[in-house]
Amino acid sequence: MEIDKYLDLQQTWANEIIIFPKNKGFQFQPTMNILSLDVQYSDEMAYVAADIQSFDGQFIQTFGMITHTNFEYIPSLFCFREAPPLLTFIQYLQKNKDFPPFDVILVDGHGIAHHRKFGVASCVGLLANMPTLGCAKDTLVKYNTTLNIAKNSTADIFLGDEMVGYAFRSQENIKPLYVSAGHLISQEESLEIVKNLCKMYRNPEPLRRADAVARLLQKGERTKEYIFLGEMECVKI
DNA sequence: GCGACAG
DNA sequence: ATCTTGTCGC
Repeated sequence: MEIDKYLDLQQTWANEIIIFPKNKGFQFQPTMNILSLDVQYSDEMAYVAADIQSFDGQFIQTFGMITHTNFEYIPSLFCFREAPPLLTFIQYLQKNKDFPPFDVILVDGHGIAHHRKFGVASCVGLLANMPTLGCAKDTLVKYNTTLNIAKNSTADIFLGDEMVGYAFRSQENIKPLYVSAGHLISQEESLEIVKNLCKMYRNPEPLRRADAVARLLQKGERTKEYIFLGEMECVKI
């Protein structure tokens, strides 16, 4: 695989990412909807789940779809593996007016908290032209700022002089989440969104639902927890 | 040169 | 992410 070609492409696309200052760009309103995405893999098959809820906490629906991936997992080039299945699903939902509309997308992975400031959430935002944010369970960029044990503590993560995201302790004394803006949103708004979506568990509620549905899909269990949309041809990047 | 490295 | 045994807790 021509790694250099993808490193270049990532660098080019990273320059097109727009991160807004505080109180600019996407701002959620209670009635707006958030789309949250997760994927499970079996070999080249990708089992994708998409959850839609409003910001005032109203659950709308979780959907499931099957497609494939053809890019191996390489740390820091993860977006080329995961973004195509996600974009396939996003484009399908956008094209079909029968599906609920959504205003912002939450991705399981990083936004710009990435060595070339181009994680999967930024990739999805740029190619779908939508506001996105990333929420990951491990960090890619090292940080040495202190993170308190208390619930809702945060620590800024820097790449050189630039603040690229947060370590965020969603529950007392548990491993933090890593939150960063993806595209067309501010860091502060991204953190606020994740904060609002975390309830009793480490992960945000809609990502927990998406994760559960992706696992059901993978096992071939067609339950009432989600609406199955069938198998789709994966878009190419 | 070597290790570390989202999902 | 996936593979994988036993173990602990609700």
